[in-house]
Amino acid sequence: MKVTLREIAKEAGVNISTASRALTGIYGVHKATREKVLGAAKRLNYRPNLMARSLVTGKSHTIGLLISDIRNPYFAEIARGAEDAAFAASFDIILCNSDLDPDKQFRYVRSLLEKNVAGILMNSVATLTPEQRAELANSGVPVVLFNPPMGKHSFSTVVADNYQGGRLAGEYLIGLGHCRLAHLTGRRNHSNLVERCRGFLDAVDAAGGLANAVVIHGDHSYRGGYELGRKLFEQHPEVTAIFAANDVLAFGLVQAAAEMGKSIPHDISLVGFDNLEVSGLIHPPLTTIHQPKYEIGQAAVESLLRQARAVGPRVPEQRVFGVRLEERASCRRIANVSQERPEIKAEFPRV
Amino acid sequence: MKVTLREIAKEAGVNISTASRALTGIYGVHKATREKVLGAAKRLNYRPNLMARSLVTGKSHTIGLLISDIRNPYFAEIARGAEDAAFAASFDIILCNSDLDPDKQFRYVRSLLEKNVAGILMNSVATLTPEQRAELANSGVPVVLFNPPMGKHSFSTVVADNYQGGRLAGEYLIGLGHCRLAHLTGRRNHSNLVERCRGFLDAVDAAGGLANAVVIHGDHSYRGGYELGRKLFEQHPEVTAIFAANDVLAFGLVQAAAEMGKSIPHDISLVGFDNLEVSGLIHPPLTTIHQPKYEIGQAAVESLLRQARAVGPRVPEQRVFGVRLEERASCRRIANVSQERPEIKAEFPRV
DNA sequence: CTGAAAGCGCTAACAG
DNA sequence: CTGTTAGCGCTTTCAG
Repeated sequence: MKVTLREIAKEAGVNISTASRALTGIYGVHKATREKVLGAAKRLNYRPNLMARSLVTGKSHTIGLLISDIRNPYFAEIARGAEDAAFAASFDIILCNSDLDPDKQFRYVRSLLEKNVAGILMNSVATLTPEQRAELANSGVPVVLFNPPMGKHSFSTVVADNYQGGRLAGEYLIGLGHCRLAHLTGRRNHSNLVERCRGFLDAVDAAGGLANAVVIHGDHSYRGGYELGRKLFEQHPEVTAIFAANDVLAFGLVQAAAEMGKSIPHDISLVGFDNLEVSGLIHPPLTTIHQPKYEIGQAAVESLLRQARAVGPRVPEQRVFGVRLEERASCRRIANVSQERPEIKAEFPRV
Repeated sequence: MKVTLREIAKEAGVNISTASRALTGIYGVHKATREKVLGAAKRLNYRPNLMARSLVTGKSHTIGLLISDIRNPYFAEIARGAEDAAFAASFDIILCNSDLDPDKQFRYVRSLLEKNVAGILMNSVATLTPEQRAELANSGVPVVLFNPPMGKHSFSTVVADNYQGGRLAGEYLIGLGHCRLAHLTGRRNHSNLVERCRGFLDAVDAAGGLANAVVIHGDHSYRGGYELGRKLFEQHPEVTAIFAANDVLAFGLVQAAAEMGKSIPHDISLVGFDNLEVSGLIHPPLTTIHQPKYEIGQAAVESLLRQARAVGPRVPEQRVFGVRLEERASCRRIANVSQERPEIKAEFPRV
């Protein structure tokens, strides 16, 4: 059933090493010989065994992609970008869904390392213990993160400008005349979200006493958005504008708002983050911070391959992609009745 | 940097084969010896080389997942189900996006075969040439399709009851009083879609002269739905009800309808297929045929593994999952003005 | 340009 | 229960 190189060599009447050279296209084999080998290979329907090749060369031509959940369109976009870049370089992608579960995540890391992957693309390294992180760092394979760990580290990162995105969202909402803001976000160890929060809060601070904001932490998922929404509407009825840490969370929030009779954008203005394809399709079309997800995935494997191919000590790369506010219909300008407030500046920065 | 089994054996003061047995947990090694080996392994931070192991055992513990595009939430769900089942069995998944491009698809198949995967999960085999199909069938690895090829074949398939879904959609729309129906669908070689169409048309036929339907083929994507929608509204203004072959196509249609001033459900009733998570979030919430995507992915790898483990000749499995109509707000009952028509039967089948 | 030979790191008989 | 010995299928020096 499976034909080996040795058989090809025999069939072609040459030595196995010659057959190898002919097939792998290495310089140093006579034209006629090569054709004989190629012919034999075709005739016998030869298919090289990549495991054997990898064993000797030490390169697997495989990349690990370890994310929370591929069902989140955000990750699906990243995965596609990564896969396309990998395909272009003849690398395969092993897909791993961790749900950010510490055990699962580390089990995957080990397994990928044992499979000798060329490198690992990871959502985040925050749930790993310091020892595990060290083990990963010392494993010798390049790691690219979509979520930079706080503090110093030796991993590469490819991210959107989260701080700027948060800031944009805050400034936009305040520019629309909102004073009572809320930010609904995920866990505190999620650095991308932390940055978004920081940017948002800086925007609020920059408005002086004119605006203030409450931030509530929960799960940055559809379900989490729903729960955070219900909580918010109950505990903070005064809020008129919300910045959701990501779009799926915003979707959940939309659901909660509908159930509690809050109209978006009439009662509540809402800004999301990610700009998923469906974000323009929901009701109302969601105003959100756009980040280039596909490009991030792509850039991540490019960075990974660059490092994998590099000789000498590995030098981590940091790359940041710009963001922009995609204005749709989930926000409205409000008259400012509750407080004194200067004119809303028309030239308010939007990009 | 990398420590091998041989070194562990030396460190533990035993033979390499004993070390191997101790580590792989095979029966036949003294407790004390095993602990010595385990200790040495831990101390030296040993990580087995799975490529080497695979080379000798012939099993890679890897499954290929070859789909159109992971960005389609339908496939993301399937992928997640597949990945979870694979993880439970300690298998990894290699993700491949083909865009249904014949070349890409076959390149992937070859590459997966060369990587010695335990089996391949494929969206469809329709774009392969008969020779390629034969090659795949003879490769010796089990293949599970999410899209059964027409005619006889030796592949396993795991699918939803597409015919029944189409039928349900048709009956529902007709039961609501619609007479001028349309079905917007994808390419003719996509068997799932063909079945949906057949079911739908059978429902229309079953209504006798009371209803008729036009079917338009295009691309079964968001963009395709948009284009099909514009075409339909122009060429067939009489249509009051549409069955879209899948939800993302329906989303595109919603977009087209909005642009052309058609209100859903007021002017147009719309039924989709898939029941994506976002389908309930768009405006209006989409009535659609639900199919268990996650379970399909899961069942596919289970079937795959069953076959991979089986001894003797491979026997393909066929599995069909039930569907149901998820009623939301994209359809409305209409008064039947244009034709004579009996009372709508209240007991009309909905499941 | 081609052949011979030595492994990559591991498992699997087969003895002992 | 443990050691010896062959390889899995391929690449890669090193001679010739």
